[in-house]
Order: sequence, then C-alpha cells, then structure tokens
Amino acid sequence: MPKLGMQPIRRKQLIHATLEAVDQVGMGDASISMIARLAGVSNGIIAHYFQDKNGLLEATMRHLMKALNQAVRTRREQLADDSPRAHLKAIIEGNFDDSQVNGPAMKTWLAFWAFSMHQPSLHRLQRINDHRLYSNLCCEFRRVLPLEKARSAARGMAALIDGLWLRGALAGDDFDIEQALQLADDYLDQLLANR
Amino acid sequence: MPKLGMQPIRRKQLIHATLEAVDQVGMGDASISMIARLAGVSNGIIAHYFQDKNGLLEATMRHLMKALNQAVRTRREQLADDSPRAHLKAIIEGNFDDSQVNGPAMKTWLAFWAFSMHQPSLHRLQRINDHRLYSNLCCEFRRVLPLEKARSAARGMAALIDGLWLRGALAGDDFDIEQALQLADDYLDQLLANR
Amino acid sequence: MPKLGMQPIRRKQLIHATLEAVDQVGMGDASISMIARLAGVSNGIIAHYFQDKNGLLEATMRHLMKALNQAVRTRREQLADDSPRAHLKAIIEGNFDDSQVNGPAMKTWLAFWAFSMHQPSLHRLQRINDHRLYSNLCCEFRRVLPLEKARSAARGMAALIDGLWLRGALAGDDFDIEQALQLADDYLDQLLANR
Amino acid sequence: MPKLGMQPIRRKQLIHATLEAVDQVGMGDASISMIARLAGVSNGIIAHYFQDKNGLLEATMRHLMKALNQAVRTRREQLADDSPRAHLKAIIEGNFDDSQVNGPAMKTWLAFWAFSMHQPSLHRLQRINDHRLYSNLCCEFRRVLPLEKARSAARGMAALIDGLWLRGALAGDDFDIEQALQLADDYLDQLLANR
DNA sequence: GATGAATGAGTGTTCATTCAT
DNA sequence: CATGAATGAACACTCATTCAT
Repeated sequence: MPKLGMQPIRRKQLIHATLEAVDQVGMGDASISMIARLAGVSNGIIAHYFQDKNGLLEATMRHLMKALNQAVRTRREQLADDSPRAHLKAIIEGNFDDSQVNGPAMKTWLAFWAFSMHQPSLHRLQRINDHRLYSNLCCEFRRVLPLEKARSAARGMAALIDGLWLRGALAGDDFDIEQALQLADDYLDQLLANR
Repeated sequence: MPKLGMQPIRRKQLIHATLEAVDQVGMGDASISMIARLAGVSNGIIAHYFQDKNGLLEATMRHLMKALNQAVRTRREQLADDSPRAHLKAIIEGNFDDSQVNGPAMKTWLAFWAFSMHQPSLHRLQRINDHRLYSNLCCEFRRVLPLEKARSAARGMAALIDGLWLRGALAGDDFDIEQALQLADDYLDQLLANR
Repeated sequence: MPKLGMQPIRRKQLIHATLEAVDQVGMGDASISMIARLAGVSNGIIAHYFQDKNGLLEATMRHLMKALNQAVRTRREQLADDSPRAHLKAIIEGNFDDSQVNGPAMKTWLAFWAFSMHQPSLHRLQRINDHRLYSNLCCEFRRVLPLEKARSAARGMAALIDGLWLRGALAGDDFDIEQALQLADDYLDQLLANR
Repeated sequence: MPKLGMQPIRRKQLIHATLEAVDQVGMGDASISMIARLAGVSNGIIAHYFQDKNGLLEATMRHLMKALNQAVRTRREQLADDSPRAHLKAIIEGNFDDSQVNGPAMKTWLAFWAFSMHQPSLHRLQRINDHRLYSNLCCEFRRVLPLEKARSAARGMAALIDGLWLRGALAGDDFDIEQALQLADDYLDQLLANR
C-alpha cells in the first residue's frame, strides 16, 4: 500500500541531505549514495523523485533561491514604514538571512555559481536570481532617484551585497554579518543622498 | 642528458591547458586526459611535473593570483601621480585587468572559490589573495583616513570590487567593465569624501 | 526489493575466481577485471561485496584458512581412537587435505605469505593460522610429554609440516603427498618415543 | 670518458637497492624508480645493466642463492672434523646464516617463491636451489645410511630446514635461530641413529 | 656511461544509472 | 513506494620502458 503524500517529505529530506553533503565534502564529492545515506534512504529513490542527479541539484538550488526570496519578502511585508529606505534595508538584510549565511548554504551557492557556468538550466536560474536582486533594488531606488541614477545605484548595491556575502562566505567562520550590514547601510545612505 | 629546461615550458603549457579545459567544460569535468590532450602531451606527464591533479590545480591558481598581483603592481608602478586616490584607482583597475576578466580566468576563479572550501591548501591561497586586496586598499586609505575609517573603507571597497567582478563573471559576455569601473570610482569618491 | 541473498553466492563466486586467477597468472597479475571476468560479473561488483581488492584478498585467505581448519577438525571428529597419536596424525593429514594441495590453493598461500609481510591485516591472519597449527600440536603432545618437550615437539612438527608443504608446492606437479605423510609420520614416532 | 669497471659496482648497488625496496614495501610495490632512488641512480640505468625489471629480479635471486651457497661452503671448508655429522651440521647452519635470516633476504625469498610459480626462468632457479639443499644433505647421509634411508633423511631434513626458516620468516622479529638450530640438530641425531 | 623527459597502457576505484523484485 | 544488486564507463594515478641528449 503506497504511503500517500510522501513526495514533499522525501523531496525535502533529499534536498537537505544534499546541502549537508555539499557542506561536508563539496559538490564534486557529494555522490548520490552519500546523499542517500545522509537522507536515510536508498540510492534508487533519487531517480524516483528527481529523475537524476542534475534534477536533485536543480531542486536544491531552487530551494535556496526560494528561501532567499522568502527572507526578503517576509521582511518587507512586516515593515511598519513603507519608505524606500526601509524597503532597501529589508532587501539588504534579507540577503544576509540565516537561511543564506550558514555553512551548507554558502558552500552550495559557491558550488552552484561555478557549476552554473557550464549547465544552461542552472545558468538560467542563476540569472533570474541575480536579476531579481537588481530589480528589487532598482524599483525602490526609482521612487527617489531618476532612472539612470536608480539603475546605477541598484547595480552598485547589488554588487556590494554579493561582494560582502562572497567575502564572508570565503572567510568561513569569521563572517561578521553586523559589519557587512553596516557597510551596506553606509553605502545606501550615500546612494540615497546622491540625488 | 635529455632535453633540458623543459620544466617551465611544460608547466606553462599545462596551466594554460587547465584554464582552457575549465573554460570549456568546468572544473568538475576537466579531466587529466582532457587537459593533457589540450596541451598536446601525454597523461603521465602531469604526474611528472605536478605530482598529481591537485598539484596542477594549485599551480593554476597560483598562476592566476600572480597575474592579478602583477596587473595591480604594474599599474601602480607606472603611476605619475603618487596620491592615494591614484593608487586606489590603480588597484581597482588591476582587478579588472584582461588577465582576470576573460572566460577561462573567470570560470576558473569561480571553480576555485567553491573547491577551496574543501581543500585546505587552496583555502590558504584563497585567504592570502583576499587579504592582499584588503591590505593594499587599507594602506592607501590609511594615508587619508583615520584607522577605523580606513579599515571600513577597505572592507567596503574590497567587497564592491569582488561583487562587481562576481556579477560580471556570472553575467558572462554581458560583463560591462567600464560600468563596473565607474561604480567603483563613484564609491571611491564617497569613501574619500567621508573623512 | 532486488534479488535477495545474493551476497553469499557472489562472495563464493568471487573468492573462487580469485583462486583461479592467482593460479593462472599469480597474485601480482590477478587484476580486478580478470577476477571479475573469471567470475562472470562486472568489475564494480567487487566493491559492492568486498569494498576493495584488499577486502577480496583477505576474504580469500580466510576462506583457505577455514578450509584448512575444517579439514583438520573433520578428521579429528571422525577418529575412532582418541589417542594423542591418532589426533596428531589427523592434524598432519588435515594439512595435506585436497583443499590445501591443489594448484590454486598452493599458489595463493605462497602469494599470501609474501604479501602478508607488508599488509598488517593479512599478517595478523597469518600469525593466527601459524599459531593454530602449533597450538593444536602442542595440546596433543602435552598429553604424553612434559611441557618443554611438548613445546619443542610441536615446534618441530609444525616446521616439518610447513616445510614439506612448501617444498611440495614449489615442486609443482611432482608433489608426492604420500611421501610427505610418511616423513611426518616417522618424525612423529621419534618425537613420541623421546619421552 | 667512460668510467671503466662500473658494471660490477652498479650491479651490486642495484641488487642491494632491490633487497631494500622489497624489505620496505614488498615486491609488488618495489618499482623501478623506487629502486633507482634507493640506489641513488637514475631510472634508465636499470635497462642499461639488467635489460629490464625481470633481469634485475633474477639477478637479485641469483645473488641470494650465491650467498646461501657461499655460507654453506665456507662452513664446510673450515671444518676440522670431516665426519658426515659435522658436514650436515654445517649445511644446516649455513641455511641460517646472517645473509639468509635478515629482513630484506627473508622477504625477498618469500616473494620469489610466490613469483617463481609464474615465471619459468625464476622457477628453474628455484628448483636448482631446492635440489642443491637436498643433494648436499643426501650426499652426506649416504656416507652412513643405505640409499633409500639417505634419500628419506635428506628429504625430511630439507623440509625441516625450510619449514623452520619459513615459520621464522613469517614470525618476523621473533625468529629464534638458536631454537631452530636445536630442533634441526635433534632431528639430525634421530635420523643418524636410525640406521 | 648516465640522465630524466616522455609515453601510453593498465590499475583499482568510484559512480550515476538501471531494473527486477 | 522503495530497495539494493548490478553494470560499465570514466577517473586519477602508476609504472616499465624508450630514447634523445
């Protein structure tokens, strides 16, 4: 008798096992059987739920992206203040959400960046994600800056956010999130001041 | 004695073949035999000159780092103007040198970032490289800013440079270097203005 | 579930293929793929059941040791006469059992002796096996000889058995088992006479 | 200018390096380049003096056999007493000469036994060596025993010698040579008493 | 006489994938 | 739904051998 509704449970199990595996040994050495072992299921099950390894990796990336979007959206929805500045801060902070700055997530993002350069389906996801950050920022800057200035500000802020995140990820345990937020905040002030 | 002085020639050959291979198929699929084929030599020669695959990858990373340092140093040495601002601009521009923004180099850097998270010897190299950028920037900022402000500025600028580079690399052919330099320059102005 | 209970079948298959391979080309040239071919299975299956080549070799050695112990035990259990002499003869004869004097077994034992000098896990097995022969002999000698004489007799008899076996193995097809048993028997008479 | 008379020097160097290599890692892992390194010469030199690896191994085996024969002959020549008993003791003792019971020699003999089963040229050498021990013993026994008894005694004594040596070699550092000689001596007494 | 660069076949091992149960 | 047995290609690496110098 088939257990009903196993699909979402198994998928979550396997995606988390993938993150854990990448955290432990890197994406290159995260084999199907290791992931299956971490998830406590058999090898074959991955084909059942994700077709093949690429399917699992793509699903894992979508999971991270969804978590990022969720982190940003939640912060923006809970805003008392509807000012551009408040929204921009929320976007910045969302990018340094717990779901994005833990070991497994950081290592997996790094691995995906490299991998996506040679995998069209992942590259598309990657570009969508990059564009969403820019687009979110640009929208808000647009409320207080002329178009070209807004675009420029969005490009700069997106780069600073990613750069801070990247250097933090590479630094490992020394990632000082408060400091990163402070730097982004200072930059934001300057961008907004420069009308 | 056999042909003498082949070592530096072969090493260069193989490092360039590695960059080419990573550019074509990514580091995960850049096999020893593919690299050897691209270099026009036999598989076994890699062991002869680099001990093993890791040795070759590490040498390739050192090559990229050396090129980056060289690009920065050359620009600084040729400076007519010895002002902090000029030096900082030279550092920024060095990071977007041709040796760093071509396809093979960008893909290889991305791959190394991911890989270094699980390879202590590469991680060490990575940290040295990250620190050098910060350190170079900090020195120059220090000439015009108080210590804490200089540190902050260096951290911010390092992050912006890396972020611009990263987003450019992920964008692929659409990497607009002029635009990136402009954004970094604007940020630099603001940092220097904020004494 | 897939075919159940394949493990013991496959393990026997592969151990016998190993003995055959060592018989045909020696342990140095008995490659995984040759063994797999002889067993009629794929290369990869060895990892599935024995982890790696060493695991297979160790299992093969255990198989030979088990056969030897079985050959001795069976003879002793079927003894009508419970005298020390009868037991000692049974031990001697067990060491020249068909399972121990055929080509594959002899060549594999020789190879293991050499190999065990550099493989701690096999060396341990080897010592256990050596000690068991001595120990079995000593127990029986002890029933009719004082301690020191029993020990001496056991050492001598163990050496003679191994020496006869060794020279027989090296002689190849000319191994005259009857002659070997006769020599061991004569030696036994002398040891027992020397109270 | 070619150095004259290098051949015997280089050959000795390489044979000793081979024994050392086999002692350290076993014959399976004693590569040409390891042997060359231990000898302090280049890889290519082995082909120069021994044609190929087999040539070197065969020469090494001949070296061990020569040392064994020398050890026996020297003892017999220095005998004051020309009795069969004295000669037999000399033969026994020669087989436990320092040149035969050190680590490198023991490990190499074991490896050769295994290897010779699949290498006709080495097998021939092996049989010559085995036969020489038997033949030497038989000659002396013949002086005091009838033909069949002499043959039997020689077979038994050869087996005991080899068996004691083998069990000693497998025991490693615990090889008690005095004990082995005592056991062989006791056996000798019994064989000579049984006219 | 001696070197060490270069080869390329061969090794053990790993792994994503398939499939009968 | 789920298993784990089985495959076979691919991998990094080793090595005896060759040969120009």
